[in-house]
Amino acid sequence: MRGDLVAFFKALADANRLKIVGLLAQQPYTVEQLAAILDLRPSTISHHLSKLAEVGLVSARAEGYYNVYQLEEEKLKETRLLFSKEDLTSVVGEVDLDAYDRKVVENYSLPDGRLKVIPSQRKKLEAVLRYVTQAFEMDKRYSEKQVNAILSRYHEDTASLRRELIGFSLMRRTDDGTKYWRVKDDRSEIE
Amino acid sequence: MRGDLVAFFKALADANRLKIVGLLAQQPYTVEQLAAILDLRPSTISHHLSKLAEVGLVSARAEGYYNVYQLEEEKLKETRLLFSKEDLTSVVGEVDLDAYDRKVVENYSLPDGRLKVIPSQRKKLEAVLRYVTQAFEMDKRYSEKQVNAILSRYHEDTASLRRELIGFSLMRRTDDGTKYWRVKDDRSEIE
DNA sequence: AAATCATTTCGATACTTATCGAATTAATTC
DNA sequence: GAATTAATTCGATAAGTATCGAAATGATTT
Repeated sequence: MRGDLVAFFKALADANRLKIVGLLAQQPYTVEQLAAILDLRPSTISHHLSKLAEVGLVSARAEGYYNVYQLEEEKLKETRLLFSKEDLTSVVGEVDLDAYDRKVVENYSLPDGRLKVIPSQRKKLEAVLRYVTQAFEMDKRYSEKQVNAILSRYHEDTASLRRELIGFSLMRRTDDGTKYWRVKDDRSEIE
Repeated sequence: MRGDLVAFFKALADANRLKIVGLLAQQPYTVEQLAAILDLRPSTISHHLSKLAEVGLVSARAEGYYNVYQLEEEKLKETRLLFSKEDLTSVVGEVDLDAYDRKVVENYSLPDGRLKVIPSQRKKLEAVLRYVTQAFEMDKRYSEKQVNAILSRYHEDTASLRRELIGFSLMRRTDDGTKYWRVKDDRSEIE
């Protein structure tokens, strides 16, 4: 049901199909009647109705050799519940959330994996820092010397890297500045 | 606002645009970030975002030379209220509801306005009867003789016409069968 | 001022789709 | 059974649009 969301919107993304839905909201109609009302050929109406039927918005009951189409109000009710933030989140599907960071890091890295330079632009810097952070284990304490040792694998200016990591809240340190640890990444706002 | 309904659905009728909406439901993103995540060129993302912005689903705030796009939750809430039967009715707009009846009547009428024959098919008969009914005034009582006089302008078999009019509840009569009157039509629309 | 960067706009292309008419199918009427 | 009728399916065409790369725009940094 979530998979057909695109199809559902596609079905409603046409002026004539919307009109059909509007008409069927008032009373059932046959193909011919709709064709006359909307001034289109029956084959065209049939095409539209099949698209609407595919997503369950209308259904047909045979009556003689007429096909009487009617609106599926159930489906309408469902639809109304469809626009919560959570539901929207689920439409994203399998998508590479880290693609941007990876691209930036790639751009700023030398073949040996070291950084050419520490980015000055905020967005780029952030991406690189998120990458560097991964070199630290999650629930472990590091001395400043240990932190520098790890950071030096990426760039000689370990002091800047260390400062930025703290500044962007990717790492934290004790008030006396003797111990550092990695902060869990909730992948929250970039700002 | 009702006029852009089609545009609204068109905006959501694309897999990648839906994904963008889903992503923005979690956090704001720049064009480049979305491009990396969805593996599309920035120009394509820009195109999609402009379509979404046109219908008010997203908005951009300038930040440096970045354009940070965010979801407009207001619009989402509006949308949820959009699927009642009454609202759907309003999307129909100006449309010729009588077109079908007129077409049928035309088909069954002689040049002088009389009926060639009384249709045997139910749908056709109904259309013709609705047409004939218009010859009667709304809040007036007719004797059987008067009814026959009027019906004879359409077809010699006034008895059949009269019976069908009653059968389809387009006219009604007193129990003793002396007085007839026209029943108001629920889908009465006149141009 | 010059160079860099993210975004938008523009032109071209490939893919999708709304619409029609003709042919087909299925049901009804004579 | 033959003829009529409504609906669907099919093939063709025209209109629409998603996508890209190149050029233009606007903002920022050096």
